[in-house]
Amino acid sequence: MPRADAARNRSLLIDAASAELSEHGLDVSIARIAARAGVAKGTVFNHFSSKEELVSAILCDQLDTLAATGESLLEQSDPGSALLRFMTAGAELQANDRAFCEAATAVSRAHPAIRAASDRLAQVAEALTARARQAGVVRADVTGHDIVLLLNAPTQIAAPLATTRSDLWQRYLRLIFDGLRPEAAHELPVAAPTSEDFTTAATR
Amino acid sequence: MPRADAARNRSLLIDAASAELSEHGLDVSIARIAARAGVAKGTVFNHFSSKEELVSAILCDQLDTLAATGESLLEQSDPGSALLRFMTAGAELQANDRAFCEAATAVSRAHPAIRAASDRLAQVAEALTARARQAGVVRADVTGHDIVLLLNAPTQIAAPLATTRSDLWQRYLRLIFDGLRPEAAHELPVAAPTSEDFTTAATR
DNA sequence: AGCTAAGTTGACCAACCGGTCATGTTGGTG
DNA sequence: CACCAACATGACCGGTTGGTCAACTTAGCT
Repeated sequence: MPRADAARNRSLLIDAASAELSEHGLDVSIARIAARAGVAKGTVFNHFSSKEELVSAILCDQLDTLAATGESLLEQSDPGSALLRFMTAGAELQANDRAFCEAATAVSRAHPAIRAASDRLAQVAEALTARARQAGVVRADVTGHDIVLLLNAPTQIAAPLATTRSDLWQRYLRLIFDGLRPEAAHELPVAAPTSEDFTTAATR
Repeated sequence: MPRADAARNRSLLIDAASAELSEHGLDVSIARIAARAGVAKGTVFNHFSSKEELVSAILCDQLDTLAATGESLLEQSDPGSALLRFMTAGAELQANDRAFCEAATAVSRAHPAIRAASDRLAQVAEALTARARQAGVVRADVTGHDIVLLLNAPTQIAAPLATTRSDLWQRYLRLIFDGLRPEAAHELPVAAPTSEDFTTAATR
């Protein structure tokens, strides 16, 4: 059981790191985060053994939240709109969070907690996709792994204009979603990624 | 007229920087580049007044090459396949070049030479899109600016698995291209970006 | 109240960065 | 061959980073 002030400082740190990361991206300095939390730099390393550990903790939280959102969407009656809402939630998360945006590409999937959260996310994405596929609103050759990879896309596409057109990502989300529909489907030249692809990419 | 060894060193530097940037991304150190070129660090700043200048020079080159590719594709008879080839060329460039990939999002469009190259790229993209739109192979509400923004997408989407599945970007390029077709088109919630959006985003 | 372990602190460290500059070297010209 | 300007060089600078640690403070139990 931690001491009272330690618990409070830890919570302050997580809040500060979360805010600072989302505003300034993955390479904010530890000093900045500590200052925002109102503690000394040493305290940060007292709670998290390294910067990576701190970043992972916050990233993990957000992945879990997204997975939970997806799970609740599984109970919705319309499979197509459920999938669209899931993808919207994923894109929105990144639209408001620079670090999450960069992390999607860069951060090590090697960290075990992140691996776990990613797996949970992959499962719910597959479930949502399967329902939509069965309902005929999504083409047959698209899998849950595709959806996970596509979560980043709208924000990344709109990123160069994010400062002036903050809602532009919605346009590209819908454009991509239209590409998922069966009506315009043409054969894809490369097979969908497998679970093994993800795990071997992680261990490298 | 430069001295003989100066010209040779400059060329060595450009080669080294190009290779190092494409392998390790935008934040390779100048020291690394200099070492690869076999010259001292000071020599780098003798040829380029700052790191930004060096990176811009190389980026500019690649943007120009891509624009030239697009212009030659304007002479092709099939507008749809011309557009697809253009987007393939853009995605391929990034699949082999980490710096170009990051630059698409991050680098200052403030640099005048890059602005010029971007404008040229925007023009050819608009021309290719207009032809494809008119031929009915691309939906009416998609513009050349959309295409420019979408050039990054396939590689970014496939980035997490790039080490194990180096050709995966092709899958997402085709998926996005299917979203551009009229058959599956649903109304888009946000208007396409304008030229002003790009210029105001650049000056900020 | 008093004691101890848990926690906080900020000075400190080594490594690295982009960039500068006095010094030495060398290509090209007459 | 001699000479000078163009160029190469690497030690050096100020700044920043993630991370450490001995000294101090304090929460919480008896």
